[in-house]
Amino acid sequence: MHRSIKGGKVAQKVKLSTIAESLGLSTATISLALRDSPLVAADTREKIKEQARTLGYIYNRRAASLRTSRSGIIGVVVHDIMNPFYGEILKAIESELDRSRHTFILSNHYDSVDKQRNFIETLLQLGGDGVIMSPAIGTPVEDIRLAEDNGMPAILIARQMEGLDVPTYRGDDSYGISLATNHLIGLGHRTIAMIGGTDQTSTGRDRYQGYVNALRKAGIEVDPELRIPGPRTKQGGFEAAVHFLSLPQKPTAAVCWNDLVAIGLMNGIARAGLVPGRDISVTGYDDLEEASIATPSLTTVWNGQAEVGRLAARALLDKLAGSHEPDGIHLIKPEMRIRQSTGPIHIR
Amino acid sequence: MHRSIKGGKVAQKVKLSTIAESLGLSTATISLALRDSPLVAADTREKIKEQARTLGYIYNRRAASLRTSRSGIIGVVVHDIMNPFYGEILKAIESELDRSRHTFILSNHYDSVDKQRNFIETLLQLGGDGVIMSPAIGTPVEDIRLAEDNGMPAILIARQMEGLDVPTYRGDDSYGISLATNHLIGLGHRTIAMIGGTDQTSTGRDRYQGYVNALRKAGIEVDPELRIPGPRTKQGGFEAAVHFLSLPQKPTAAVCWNDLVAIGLMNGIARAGLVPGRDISVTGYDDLEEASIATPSLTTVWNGQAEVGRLAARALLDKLAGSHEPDGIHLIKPEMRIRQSTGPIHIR
DNA sequence: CTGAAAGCGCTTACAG
DNA sequence: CTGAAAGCGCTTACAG
Repeated sequence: MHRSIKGGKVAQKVKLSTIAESLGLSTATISLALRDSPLVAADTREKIKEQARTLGYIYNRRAASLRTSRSGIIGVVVHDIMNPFYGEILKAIESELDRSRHTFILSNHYDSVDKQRNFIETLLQLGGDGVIMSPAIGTPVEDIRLAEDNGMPAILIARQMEGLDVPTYRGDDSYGISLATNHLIGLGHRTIAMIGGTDQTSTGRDRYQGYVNALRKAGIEVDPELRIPGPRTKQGGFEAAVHFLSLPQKPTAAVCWNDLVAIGLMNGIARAGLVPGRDISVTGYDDLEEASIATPSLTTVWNGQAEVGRLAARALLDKLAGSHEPDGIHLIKPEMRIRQSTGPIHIR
Repeated sequence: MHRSIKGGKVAQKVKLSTIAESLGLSTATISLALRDSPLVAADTREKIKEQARTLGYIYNRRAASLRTSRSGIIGVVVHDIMNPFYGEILKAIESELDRSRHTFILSNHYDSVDKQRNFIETLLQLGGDGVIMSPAIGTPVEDIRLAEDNGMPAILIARQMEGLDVPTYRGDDSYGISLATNHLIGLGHRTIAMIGGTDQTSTGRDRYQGYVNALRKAGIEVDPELRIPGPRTKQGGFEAAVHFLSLPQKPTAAVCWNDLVAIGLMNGIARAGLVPGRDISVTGYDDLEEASIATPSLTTVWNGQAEVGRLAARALLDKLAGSHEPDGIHLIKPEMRIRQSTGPIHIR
């Protein structure tokens, strides 16, 4: 096809046969040479590559992929790539896939099962080799099966799903949140609120359970009123401050769903004239890059985002290479990071 | 091809001919029916769609695209998708492309020209229909031409390039930063530092110019020592606080490169025991969602990220639809957002 | 070491 | 309203 380009230039589509004709060779030889096959003599290969470069040849992956049924495309779908928690996971996936020359296609599902299914279907249409996903709330098992049954293996991150033996990489949420809760108990806090998260995800249930377990173990009664579910963002944490500060139980500390909620909550607390870290102790979760530069710097739980991303990408690549990765859940062990946002109990 | 799937199930590849044979029709009819062609009788069409569903047919876009030379793929490449400034642009692009059933492929270039060229080449190999990009520092004109000459139109966002008449959408940086600078001058500030940014981008040069112009207009001498170039992130702003606070000129205010730098700087100032918004006035740039919940809430300049994204996506879609979009630079007019991080001059 | 030919799964004139 | 046939640009046995 000829296309007239602005400026009067005409781009002529260069394909294997263009190179073949210009060199008096067959397309088979060109194809092999460009992919560094040892079947082609070294000097022929060099001549071919040189010619491809001068002609401005562009490899047509659609045509190749139609033939080989491999596309080199890997899909990644998470709740929201703008959330730095996922951002840090994605960065790790990106650097792992980069060195294997895969192209990765990213999408947000915003916890819409429809949007997620749509993405899976698009990926299948493009011949995607595999998909890494943090499943949307309410994802039916069939949606994952759709991918797997069509030869596109799936790896789960951050959230798990029941009734499915797909490799899953995530932090040990129950254990992690108990670290934060125990840290506060150790500082003398007894009235500890839990801010954010939802029972609709495995992560949400696990974290609440970890909080409850830690309190019980310390002999502290669990007061459901001290739980403020919902917030998952800075904005959410900021808005929850009003509710938190008006609780009649007067909590002296807050275990937050994640760092974003914690930072938002601290901003809200400061706006009300109290000093986070002194008047109210606050813990985060994830240890985002931002946690250490917040004011006050945030005591939080390292959740291994980079590990999750790296391992998930590795697992997928291994699977595509034919090795049989163990299915099931792989837990990353969280670690406590103690900073300035928590301190000894301080009666208001 | 038959693939044996875990669990003993065997997935049979369903294609147009599978449906055609099962219904005693030709593939041409199936193809037309699935794309809602009026050439196919309504009841035949319904029967075909029904059958496609029950057989679990998956449309092979690679094959279709090979034939039509349209892929429905649009590439987007920016410095860093984890930066909320780009995140807000991407969100707008996403929602604009979504409703036109395009797939978009995202990538970071981290200001590496090589990584960016790599992405453009991959996109060409996949038959991308177009690309929206915020060009990496040092992008040669040929890299954009490579895309255009191969029939893949490019739209630039946030940064512009010389010697190229490609549609470009960005904020009016020089004007915007002068708004912030004038605001501080109006509050009585005379020693105003500028923190962050780089002369290597058009944006960086424009913003510095806007700052210089505003000072000159007010008859204030421009002191190059008051410029601390470099920082573009929260971390960067946080670290710059030390340098800023030790300037012998003792600036009473800081015009920051963006909201991230401003928030980081405020954290650093607070860490040093000073109160941002009272002891030191700080302005941001972009008006990220976060600006209004920072402590103190951030005085900043609305930079129209959502507008930039929406317009760029629209321009590309229009171009793909054949309409001739005007090339050249389209400036979004910034607006001042006054909050709590700035106030009357306060002598330290 | 190189070439001729089939085929991946679609769409699109063209016939009827 | 439906079908037969060519062709998009590759790769892969198979021959030589």
